Amino acid sequence: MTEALHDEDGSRWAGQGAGLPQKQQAVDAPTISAAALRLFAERGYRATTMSDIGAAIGIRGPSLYRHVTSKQVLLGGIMVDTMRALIADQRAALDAGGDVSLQLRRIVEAHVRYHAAHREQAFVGNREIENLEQPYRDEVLRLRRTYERGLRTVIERGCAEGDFTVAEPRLASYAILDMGMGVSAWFRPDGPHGAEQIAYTYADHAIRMLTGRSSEGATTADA
Amino acid sequence: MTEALHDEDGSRWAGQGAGLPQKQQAVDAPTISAAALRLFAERGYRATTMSDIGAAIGIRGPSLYRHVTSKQVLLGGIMVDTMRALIADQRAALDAGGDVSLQLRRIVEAHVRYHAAHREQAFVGNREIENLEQPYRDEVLRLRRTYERGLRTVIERGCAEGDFTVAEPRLASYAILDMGMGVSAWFRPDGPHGAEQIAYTYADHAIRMLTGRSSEGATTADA
DNA sequence: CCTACCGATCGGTAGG
DNA sequence: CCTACCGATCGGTAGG
Repeated sequence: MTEALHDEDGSRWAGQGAGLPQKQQAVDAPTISAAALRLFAERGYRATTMSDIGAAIGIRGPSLYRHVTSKQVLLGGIMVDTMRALIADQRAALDAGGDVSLQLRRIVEAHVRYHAAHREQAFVGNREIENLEQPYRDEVLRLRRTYERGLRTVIERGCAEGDFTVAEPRLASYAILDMGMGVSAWFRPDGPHGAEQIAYTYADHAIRMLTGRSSEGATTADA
Repeated sequence: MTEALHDEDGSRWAGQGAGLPQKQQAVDAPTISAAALRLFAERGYRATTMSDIGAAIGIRGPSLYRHVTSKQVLLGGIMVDTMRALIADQRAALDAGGDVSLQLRRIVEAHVRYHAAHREQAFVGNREIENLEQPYRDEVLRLRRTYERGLRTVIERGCAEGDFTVAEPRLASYAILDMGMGVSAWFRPDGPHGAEQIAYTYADHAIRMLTGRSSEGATTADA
């Protein structure tokens, strides 16, 4: 316990002190990132200290720097990984084939499923953009544009083929993406609705939004 | 310039120093709150310092305490005012009468219009909840529940009267509120779409979502 | 409304 | 992986 040990890069340190680790788990970069994600989601990036992250895995704040470069790199990794996962899921939905209506359903289901099943990633990814520094920030914004374009392209194709009837595909894509992103803010694993049910229902919402008869009710626009 | 003056509560101070005010505007609580709102929206609550807010209106950070109690009270006031304005707009939409479909359209238009026309308020209101302390936090959460219930009640009435056909009114209300809230994140006054156009289009989206024939396309749910 | 300053916090480094 | 600590930041107060 107090004997000198070799750490990963061969230097020596004097021991582990008397503090009891909170949880006996492997301390590596993915473990740290997972703890950081949970804390960033719960209390926000700026309100989370390196000491908090360390405590969550049973070590002191400074010891984290053995495994990770900085707090900012932790955030950047989380956000870039999140966008890559979303894009991969979207691509898989597109590659599954089917007509444009089925493709749209699969894209929306994948989108909503991710925001429910990985609500912390999605929530942090949506809220902490202004705390993200370069080069992560531009990279994440670029990936977000790619992701939006994927959905919009399907909507536009559906309009061209006569299946969809929206005047502004971009506004429709924003509406669909935003309603799905909202799921990450209120979804609870132990809540009354399961992720699959929500994904299915939201895909219904999207299909209806894109296929309804145009200007349905009376108009207003007075106030 | 260097002569002693009386300030608002009768005490004396020695002068204004040599700093040039950035803008010659009245310094009062509403002016400070407006500057704080702009900065909170741009860089976030925690990233905004009292010195930043002061500089935006040409005074030093400590001088703000002549007019406001604390940074937290600034945030609380902004967020409570925002929710009250949203609820007032929703109530006005309901009081305008009409059938359930028209009421729904008015509610959604008011919701989206606010999130475009007052995008900074709405954006801050949605992002800084975890930075809000008591009693503001509970008050804002209470107002949000009231607001959601207002929309959901109309959806439920529409279902009872046969105009709407959603299985889960709560999920539909979340979807509609979240897509409108998203507007506050991407709307730009000089962008290609005006606030009124977006409000009208989103009300169309909502009406379609609520009135489409049920389960339209093929189903998926494999992945 | 200002300057000076207190007290607390925090990311990251030194050195073992 | 630890303790000790640096340097910087920041909300708020003192006192004029």
